[in-house]
This record gives sequence, structure tokens and C-alpha cells, in this order.
Amino acid sequence: MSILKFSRQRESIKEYLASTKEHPTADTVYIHVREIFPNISLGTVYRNLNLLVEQKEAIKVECGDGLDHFDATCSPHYHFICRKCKRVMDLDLPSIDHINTLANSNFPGTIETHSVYFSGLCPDCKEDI
Amino acid sequence: MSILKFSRQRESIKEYLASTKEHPTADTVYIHVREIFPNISLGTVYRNLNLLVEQKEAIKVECGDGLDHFDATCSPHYHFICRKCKRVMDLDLPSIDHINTLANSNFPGTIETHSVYFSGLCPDCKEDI
DNA sequence: GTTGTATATAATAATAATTACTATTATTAA
DNA sequence: TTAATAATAGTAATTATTATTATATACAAC
Repeated sequence: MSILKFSRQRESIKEYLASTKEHPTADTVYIHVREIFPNISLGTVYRNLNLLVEQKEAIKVECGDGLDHFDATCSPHYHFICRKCKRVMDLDLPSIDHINTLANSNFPGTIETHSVYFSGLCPDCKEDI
Repeated sequence: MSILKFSRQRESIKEYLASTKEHPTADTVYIHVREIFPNISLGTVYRNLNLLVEQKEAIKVECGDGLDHFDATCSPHYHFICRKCKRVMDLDLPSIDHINTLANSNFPGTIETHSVYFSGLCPDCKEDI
């Protein structure tokens, strides 16, 4: 419950995250922010990314590789991961919340949310075949 | 491409995995199989679990905690994880493959599969409120 | 049954992602 | 400007998983 103080590093992390659609890992953020803060430490990147998630200014994206990916787009949307180049992309699709109801129909607990990602071939890798 | 030789340890791992509905992690399998093979090593557990997955005798289950969970039930089905007790359970629900089509409608790549798990409160934790 | 060879094992080390610790630095309110 | 406290850089620790290696085991040929 401590007060949140401004930090240039955090601003820079936020700015980089907002500038990319690549859904970077902490390490990728680190590599980029180091161009502005050459001495920034990976721990600082992790701490601030997690802080941004807490503050609802970013989300963690799961995409099957076991790594934490981060995304500054917080509005609900789904993700796609290319099985070939591993790129993570945003998807624009209508609500599929009805699958919660489906899932709950034979289940005695309470289903509140679902977590989904799609995979296949991204437009570029599809071309290359 | 080497020949697969019998091993008592692998049989025991397989047997334990088939006996439980708990979707255990490698470490949980290790703890249980150690009752029968006190000197079994965690590496052996990992190697055999991954071998079983390769042989299509088990699947790896993602459930949001970043750990590899294993499941001897290979027929396609969905999973639920309780947000309170973290238990992983099987769900019986009709095919939701149509979400692939939905997802592909505004996407120029090719969507082949999806990965989903549901969460909420399991029957037991629901009771406790 | 014995032997030869390839695979599996136990034990340990290595790797990779993430989190924790600590002395120093930066931010902010008075 | 100063005092209080949060943030940082640098480092160490943790955790899950994979790799390495010398020894043990399985199994096929004899």
C-alpha cells in the first residue's frame, strides 16, 4: 500500500509497450528500453511490467511458450500465435462468452472466465508456403 | 529414432498418471512415484512424461500457472482451473470448434487450432462461500 | 545361461525465466 | 533544502526444466 512515485524508467517502459504490437516478453522490453536507459536492470523491467498489470495499464498474455508476454492494449481481445514464426497478433472477433455457458452446463462449479489463444499460420508465413 | 526399452519406472509413472484425475505436475508425479521407487530421479520423471506425450499416451495441459501439468486422458476435452484451490478438472462440453471460424473471419492468416481453459470456482470452493 | 550392445537410470550440473535483496539514487512533500 | 520514502542497479536466489555422464538394466543373439 505504498505511494507510487514517478520514474523515468517506468515511463519509458510504458511508452515502448504502447508503441509496439509485438506483445513483447520482459527481455524484449529490456533490450529496447536499454537504448534509452543503458543501465536499466532486468529486475526493474519485470517490476514495472507487473506494476502496470496491477494498475490495469497492461495485461499479461499467455501464448503457449510459457513466457510472460505483455500488451498495453487492455480492452478485451483475443490473441493468435503463429506456429511457424511464433509472432503474437491481436484478433478482432465477436464475443465468444457463450462458451462459458456451454462449459457450465454439465459442470457443478461456477465458470467465471475463459482463457483462449488461437494458432495456425500468420499472413506472412502463409505466403511462404 | 532409437528403440524404446521397457522400464519399471516408466510403467509406474504411467500407472500413477492413469490413476489420478488431478492433472499433476512433474513434481507431483515424482512425489507419488517415489513411494514405489524411492531413488527415482526427477529427471527420469520429466523424460518419461515427455516421452509419453510424444507417444500420444498423455497430454500436456496448460492452466495458467506456467507449470507443465500432465494428463493421461488423450481424447480431446477442455479443462477448468479453480481460482481458489487451483485444482484442475476435466470439463464435458460440446465442440466449440466454431470459434476457429469466428476468429478467422477477420484474420488474413490461417487459424488451425485453439487452446482454452476455463476458470472460476470448483464445486467444493463454491460450497465454502 | 552368458555375452554384447543399446537404452534407461540416478545423480548432478546447467540453463532460463523470474523474483528477492540491498546499498545507493531519485522523487516528492514540507 | 531537507527529510522521508520509493525506485533503481546490481547481484544473488529461486524455480522449473533440460542436459550430461557414469552406471545399471533390458533384451537379442548366441
